[in-house]
Amino acid sequence: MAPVKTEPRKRPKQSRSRVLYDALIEATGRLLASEGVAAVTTARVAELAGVSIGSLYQYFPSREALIAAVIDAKLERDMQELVPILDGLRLVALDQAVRGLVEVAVRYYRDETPLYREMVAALAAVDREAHVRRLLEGFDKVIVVVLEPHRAALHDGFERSAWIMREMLISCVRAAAREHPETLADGYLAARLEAMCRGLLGLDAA
Amino acid sequence: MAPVKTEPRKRPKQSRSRVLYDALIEATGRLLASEGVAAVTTARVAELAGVSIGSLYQYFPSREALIAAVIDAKLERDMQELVPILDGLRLVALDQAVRGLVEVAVRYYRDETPLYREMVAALAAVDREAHVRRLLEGFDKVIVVVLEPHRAALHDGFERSAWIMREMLISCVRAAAREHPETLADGYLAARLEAMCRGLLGLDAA
Amino acid sequence: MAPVKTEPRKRPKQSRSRVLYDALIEATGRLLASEGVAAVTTARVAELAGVSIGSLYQYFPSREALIAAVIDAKLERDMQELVPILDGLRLVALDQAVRGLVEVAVRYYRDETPLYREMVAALAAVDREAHVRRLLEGFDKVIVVVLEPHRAALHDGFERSAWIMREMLISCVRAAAREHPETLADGYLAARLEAMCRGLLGLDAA
Amino acid sequence: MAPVKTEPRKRPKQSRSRVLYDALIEATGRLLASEGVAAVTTARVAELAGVSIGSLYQYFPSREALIAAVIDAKLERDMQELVPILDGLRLVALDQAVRGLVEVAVRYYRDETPLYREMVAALAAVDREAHVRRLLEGFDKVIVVVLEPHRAALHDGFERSAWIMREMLISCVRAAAREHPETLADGYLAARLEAMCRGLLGLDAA
DNA sequence: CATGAATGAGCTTTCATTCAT
DNA sequence: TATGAATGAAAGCTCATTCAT
Repeated sequence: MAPVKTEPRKRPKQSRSRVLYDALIEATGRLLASEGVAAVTTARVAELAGVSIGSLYQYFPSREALIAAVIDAKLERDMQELVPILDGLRLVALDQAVRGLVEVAVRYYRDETPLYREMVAALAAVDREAHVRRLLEGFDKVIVVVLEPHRAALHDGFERSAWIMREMLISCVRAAAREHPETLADGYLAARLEAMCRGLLGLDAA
Repeated sequence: MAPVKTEPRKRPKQSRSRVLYDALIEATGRLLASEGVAAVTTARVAELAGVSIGSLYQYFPSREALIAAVIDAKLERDMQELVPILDGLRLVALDQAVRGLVEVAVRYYRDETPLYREMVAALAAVDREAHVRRLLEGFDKVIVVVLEPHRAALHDGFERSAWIMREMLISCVRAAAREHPETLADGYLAARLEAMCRGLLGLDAA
Repeated sequence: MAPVKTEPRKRPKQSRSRVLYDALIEATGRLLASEGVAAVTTARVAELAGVSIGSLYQYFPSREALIAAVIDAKLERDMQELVPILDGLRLVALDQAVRGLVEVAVRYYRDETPLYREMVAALAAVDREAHVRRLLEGFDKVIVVVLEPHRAALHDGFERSAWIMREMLISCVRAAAREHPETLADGYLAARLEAMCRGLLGLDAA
Repeated sequence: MAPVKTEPRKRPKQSRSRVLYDALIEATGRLLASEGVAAVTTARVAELAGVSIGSLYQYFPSREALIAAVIDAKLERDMQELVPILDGLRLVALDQAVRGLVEVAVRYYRDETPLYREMVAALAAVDREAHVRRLLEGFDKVIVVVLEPHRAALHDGFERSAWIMREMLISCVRAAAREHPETLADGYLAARLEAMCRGLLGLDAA
């Protein structure tokens, strides 16, 4: 993987520029979600954003930077939304905490599947794997923090299972959105995920 | 994504043709696994296979068809390997059956990660989603078949959970290979996966 | 080569404008000498000069005009330096006059090679050949003027040889700077050039 | 100057390919001579050669390689023509040898000026300086070889002057072609060049 | 006047695909 | 049938130039 410049050229804070910048990110995200990484060409992005290619390159030094920016923006926004919700779960009982984690996963990933899938696909083309890994580990830490208060009730070293829980939740919700969307709405998926979490953590069936 | 012909032109069963055909598929697979979808150019495939581009196009109507064929071949081979193993699990006790399913997943996906990842990335470019879905449903059916004999011990409609189990197993093993490879070897992952399966199926902790 | 406007928009003689104008010319010259014609982009020139592109275009109607102005400025400055020196040579003996011309050439072109080379390269892109020709003819005239007092000792029509002398001196000094720089310092080149001049003028070996 | 691939991709020895290859080189040379380095764009070269860009890149890995190939081809051809002529000069008297060198220079460079000028300009863009330097040193050696038989009549270390002679001859003939073409035909230039050579070598006026 | 964001023509290069040999 | 030379659409990116602020 050749080293490609992925740092945005400027972080415009003012009016008109900001609009342009956002339009480019949004256009890229739209293309990414609807037609996949391959469809993200500089020309199409610029066109969809109603911007000239020249302007695109004023803000992003490369196609890769554009994609990277979309991913970063998305993940940042996600974290901002998720963190407070997850923080709230630290105060509740264990059963509720587990159910809460499952619910967040279901509610949250339900609609974002296409963009997320393409983002993951894009990660190979962009040099963002490390970055995303760090973010996933962020999720893991959140899980640990939520379960921490109940350490006594959990098997030793339950922290080692956090990544499994994260991966299981995310991938199952994605698969559900793809293959069995009805289970997202009717509670079936949530119930099964909860049961799996309990199993993972060594808790009795609810 | 424009509709692209993905059907091989011929399925040569004989002699020299068959050798060429196989060489092309193998070359494509190698490139896919080692350098990613983008590296799969018709020229490189042909060269690596020791075949002229002209000949390549005699067997595959497009680059897409080539990739599709690799995926198909891989999945077909997988099924041929897996089916007998899974069939054997129909004869054992429930606990053993669950453990067996987990072990198969761990053992099987452990080493295939790079090719699988690229195959998934390639799916976007190729119109193979439906096809793959069918194959995944094949996995699901196998799971059902393995658990069928123990229907009495399982909750009603346990069949509805098969896809969850399949998705969980595959994605967690992949994630392990990527992020925590040591857990593949030391049995930790297998133990946790088994616990999750039991949770999913509503069984007591082992 | 399309006809490009190369005339500066204004020749500001006053205050702040003059500073900007000069800064632009100097920046261009620096880039030209250090990184070659291709590196002379309007953006880099403006940046190096600490001026906005907009302002650059206030003074120069095109990139070409900028380069042309550098060449003109350089040649003009050269002439201003050289003329008095050469004028002084009118008063000395023939042998000394010839040696003086050689010394001027050696001393003068020794250090300017990179800028000169790039200027020559730039001439193709700019429509300055005629202009430069006029300047070279200026050199020729100076040579004639220096030798004039010794007309009696020189062959008839020695004026016809002036351009040859100028060309020989300049190109040999340039080549020396490029290929054999040590001969510039140790006097070897000067001695040989002098001998060639004497040969050219029909004088005996010194 | 970034390192650019300049090696031709294939050296086609057969019929059709060879035609293409030559057409590309010739087209490049034409553009180089008539409109300068900047005019040598892959698109124009391909068009002028009546070839698709794709084919161009089948033979040359980059624009630079194309230019490099032109330079190499030109110089190679020159050497093939010149070497036998210069070799013949080894057998004649000193006076004749000097005159012969001058005549070769005059005759030879008379018509090639535009291409040569652009080639020199192109050298900056292509990483061929070293290569050309070697060729120029080839000229120098030829001069030494021609004068060698008369070593007794020449000042010690006349070899050190070879590059001066070469540079002087080439540049003066070029300047003549540019500025005073009539002197190429009427013998005036040749006479002056000969006188300069004699001066350089420390010989009496002829 | 000064600024620099915006423009878009145009450049180099790649690669899937065709088709004459 | 097999070959691989030839094709050209399309991609990423630069940079001279304009013009609203």
